[in-house]
Amino acid sequence: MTGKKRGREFYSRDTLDVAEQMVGDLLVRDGEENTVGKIVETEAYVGDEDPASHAYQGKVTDRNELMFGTAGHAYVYLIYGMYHCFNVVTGCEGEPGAVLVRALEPVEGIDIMFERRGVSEKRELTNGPGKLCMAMGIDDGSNGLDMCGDELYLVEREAHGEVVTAPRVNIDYAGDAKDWPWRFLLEDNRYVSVPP
DNA sequence: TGACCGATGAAT
DNA sequence: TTCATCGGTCAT
Repeated sequence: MTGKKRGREFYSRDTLDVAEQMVGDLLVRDGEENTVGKIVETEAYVGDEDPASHAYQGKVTDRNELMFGTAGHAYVYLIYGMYHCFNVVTGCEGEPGAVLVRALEPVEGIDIMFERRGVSEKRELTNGPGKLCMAMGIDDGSNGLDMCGDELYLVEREAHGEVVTAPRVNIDYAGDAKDWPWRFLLEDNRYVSVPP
């Protein structure tokens, strides 16, 4: 894989900045079955004042404690009892935060992704948070992985299209926060989950 | 112990 | 477009 791997210092910054700059990066899963996708959509979950965040009001639980830990680790949680969502822990030390990866553009290991997803459309492989976890083989076993390691990491991309912002998806329960433009997408990319 | 959460895929 | 599916999470 060419390009520069994102290090701890990249993640240990303001969550909104990290979320925006992650768009266009490559998400790499190395191992027996290598898969790579370009990140085309992220959402920021910022600190203890974001009603949509698991870390809202600073409450620490068994599930969300990773968000309070060292930046640069994977945070994977189960949703609906059947799908997974993949996040990266971000933020300065002492500030909980995470960036949810909502959609990828398949780059490598596409045959493996088709096997795991059982669909025929390439666009259907990774255009949603649960879908991309299936395609990349991300599940509970990936929770807590250090993204500064060799198993799962981001690679910076030099050139890509315009990044645009939009309100986050499916957080109607979060009051005013549902309108905050904390979602970042590659403009006009066909692999985003829900076009803005 | 039980209310709650919201992605996906199939059906309409 | 609607609708069924499910179990972990968390405050009780």
